Amino acid sequence: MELPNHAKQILLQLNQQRAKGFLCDVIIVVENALFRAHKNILAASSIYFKSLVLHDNLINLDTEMVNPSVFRQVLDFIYTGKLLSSLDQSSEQNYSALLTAASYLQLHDLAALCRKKLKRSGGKPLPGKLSTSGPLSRLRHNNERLSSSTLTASHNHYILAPSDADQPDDGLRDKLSDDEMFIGSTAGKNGTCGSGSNGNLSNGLSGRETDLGLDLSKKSPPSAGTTTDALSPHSNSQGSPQSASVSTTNSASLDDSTTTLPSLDTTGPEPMELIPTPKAPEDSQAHPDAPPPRKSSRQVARKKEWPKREASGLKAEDHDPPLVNGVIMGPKEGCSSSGVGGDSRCSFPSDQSFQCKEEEEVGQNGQEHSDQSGHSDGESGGGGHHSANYVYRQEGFEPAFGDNLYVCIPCGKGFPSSEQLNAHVETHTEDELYIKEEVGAFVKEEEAEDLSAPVAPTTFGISEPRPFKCTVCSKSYKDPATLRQHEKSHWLTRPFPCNICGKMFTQRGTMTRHMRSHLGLKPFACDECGMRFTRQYRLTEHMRVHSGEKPYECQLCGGKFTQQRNLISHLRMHTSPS
DNA sequence: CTGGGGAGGGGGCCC
DNA sequence: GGGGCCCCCTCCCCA
Repeated sequence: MELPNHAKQILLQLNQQRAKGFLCDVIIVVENALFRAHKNILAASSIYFKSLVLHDNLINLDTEMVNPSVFRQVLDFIYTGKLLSSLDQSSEQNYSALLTAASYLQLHDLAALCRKKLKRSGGKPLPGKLSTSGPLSRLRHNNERLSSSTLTASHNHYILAPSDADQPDDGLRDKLSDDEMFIGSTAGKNGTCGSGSNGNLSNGLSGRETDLGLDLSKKSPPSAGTTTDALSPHSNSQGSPQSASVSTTNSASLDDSTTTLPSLDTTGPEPMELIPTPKAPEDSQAHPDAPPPRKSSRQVARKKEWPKREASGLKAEDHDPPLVNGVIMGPKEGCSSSGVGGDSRCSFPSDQSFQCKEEEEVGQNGQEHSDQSGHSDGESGGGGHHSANYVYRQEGFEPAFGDNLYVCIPCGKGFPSSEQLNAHVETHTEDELYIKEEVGAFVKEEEAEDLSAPVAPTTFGISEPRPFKCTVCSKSYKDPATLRQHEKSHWLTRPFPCNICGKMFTQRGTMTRHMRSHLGLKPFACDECGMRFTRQYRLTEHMRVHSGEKPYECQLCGGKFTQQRNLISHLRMHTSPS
């Protein structure tokens, strides 16, 4: 007995799931586009992918070997066994590019198919580099290049490019479907395949900023419950080709729910709902003792709480983000909140929100898009710029061509990109950037609050020498590095921009953490319920939910709390007159 | 409807 | 650079 169409049906299902991001557990970054896919499928298709997905959930492919348009076809092929070429894609050039990519990715069937096509059309099977150097040597070369960093400038993929000038060339964009959204690139107009290795995206950035080699990955703590932790994710395991720059979440499976871009504005028409997709059903089976779900729209609106969603019996696909063929939508040139035209649209409000038009076919229940607050946390009070000393993107900007959206507060000068702004900011001397105490209006609230904090904190009553004193606020620190770190908080500008939303940070670590929230990377998984967190501390807090531990006790009423913040808010209730 | 509690998320900042 | 903690905002649930 054999069902003749079984394999076909399964593949069809998988492809549909990919299109919706359902159960996707790996992100492939190609230049400026993110693709989501299933590790199993990739591994089954190519030894190369097999080696990559073994330990990694975020894979950066060499942009010299494959561009988003080509990879889209490759992925289609993997999932369908068909080469879906449109008119402009069926050219000889396209097959050459496909062949290059197929060779690089070790998709032998696809490579053979391309060769056949090229032969038929009289084209040379493998023009250029691959025929001479071969993919493997190329891979080795890449490996060397990439050994020092995962998302280095030369393969930086999370770059915001609000203006047209920053976008990849039209040729490439034309090849991309309307639904594929660039995260953007500051590589100027060098977004085409083959230009990615020059590290030329600095575009005026200072050296420090150009090297925003973000390893957004995070190793899951042992509690995340996998066995691969001990392995170095890139220990050249199995001698695998490692040309792809891989940012890994390692053992913490980057399940489908994590590979999302951030929040949405609700104002746009059919904003693309980049909610995390629900966890795989297996998870819920694996955690039968998971706490009862809180059924709520918040699950959708806040793009989290997968266990709840799955437990609620929600058909994940019904609410899955409208990923288009697994491509995670990022901002794209010309994005506007108006969402006109057939393109997926997105905008970059002053905070890290995205807003994208939802693809029609996935629109079904696309309803409740994330509430604005969901991702404007910490800024909601200020219309997007709650901190006066942010170098901010102008409120209500439309990413129209030519606008200088990034404004340097000290001098008021506008710049079309965060990078250019940063380059400019570097020209200010540090002295200029300090906020003098008398400029009270610019002291951000955190600092103001800190005034109540002890100036020279002691540890358990024992004074530690703190010889390094801040000249601005008189806080003192044990070492100069910490002092310098602190002093940055007084600067008018913040040296670390988010390449996706342009938000600025005083500390690289904070920015990196912020970037993880863009990408939905949640490496810390709860053993009990499978819920995932961006931070270890959150997981620790969360675990108290399961343990029932309530270490924070109100001295006034004896009430106990799992989280200190809740005790604090509780105490307010005691103290506030209302 | 409202207030309180629980909990998720983000940013700041110190170590 | 990462970890940990603090603070804030927000949402949801429930009494």
